[in-house]
Amino acid sequence: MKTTTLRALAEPNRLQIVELLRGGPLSVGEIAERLGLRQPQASKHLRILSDAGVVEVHAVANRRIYKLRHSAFQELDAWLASFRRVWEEKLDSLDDYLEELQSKNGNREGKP
Amino acid sequence: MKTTTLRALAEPNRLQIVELLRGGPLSVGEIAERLGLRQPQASKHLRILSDAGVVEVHAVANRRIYKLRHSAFQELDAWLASFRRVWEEKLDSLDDYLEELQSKNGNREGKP
DNA sequence: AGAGAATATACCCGCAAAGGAATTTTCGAA
DNA sequence: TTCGAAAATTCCTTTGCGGGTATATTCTCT
Repeated sequence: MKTTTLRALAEPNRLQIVELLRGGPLSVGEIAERLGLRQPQASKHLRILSDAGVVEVHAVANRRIYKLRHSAFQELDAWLASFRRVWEEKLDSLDDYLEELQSKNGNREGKP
Repeated sequence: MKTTTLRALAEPNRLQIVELLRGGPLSVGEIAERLGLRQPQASKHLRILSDAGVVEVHAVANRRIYKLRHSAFQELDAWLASFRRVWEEKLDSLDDYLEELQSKNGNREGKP
């Protein structure tokens, strides 16, 4: 998992942009207006999202239309999926950890 | 979606901690050692992960055992799931956006 | 009670990242 | 080719965050 994607999503305004784009592609101006951002900040955030591969741009005349990139979310999803194993196989059992600890220490622990 | 969870995961060391804990619960010392972190940094990162609800602690004698929290990942998963609709319903079509634009402008655009 | 572990906190420093304002670039239309 | 929109980039300032080191806290065992 790349932390760039997560970093990009971890900023409130950027997360809002992503949520907004769920409804479909939008231009920079529309995004800025709907979120109460100033145009430069909107552009900057979009740049970061773009660099992280979360969104992609299409130039249409004067406008730049931004939309979500499927693959970014697929990757996130794949990563999350790899955690299901943890719960399914109960890899997070505290008791197991303690037993493991026991066997490691063995007799040791009270200086021989 | 809360940005606190994402922020917590967006830092390389913390993400590594999470990856590490996939294998099961670990104490602070073990985490620090395996990742080449100094104990205070490990503790700080764990604090942040804990505050974000990504991990949980259990005190065992002198040690603090950290493990992943199922629900944090469930929430992430649920949020991601809400994006599937975007692709399934092709809400990201650029053409649709342009048509929408057309109808909005209608006749207007070249000052009447 | 005292010593020594494992861990958490506090304090300081440097830097990266976010906001604001101004400026530049790009494109379409007249 | 000039004008005016839409958007990107630049520069500046501030602040939050991560690393480093030292110190406090907590627990165990003797």
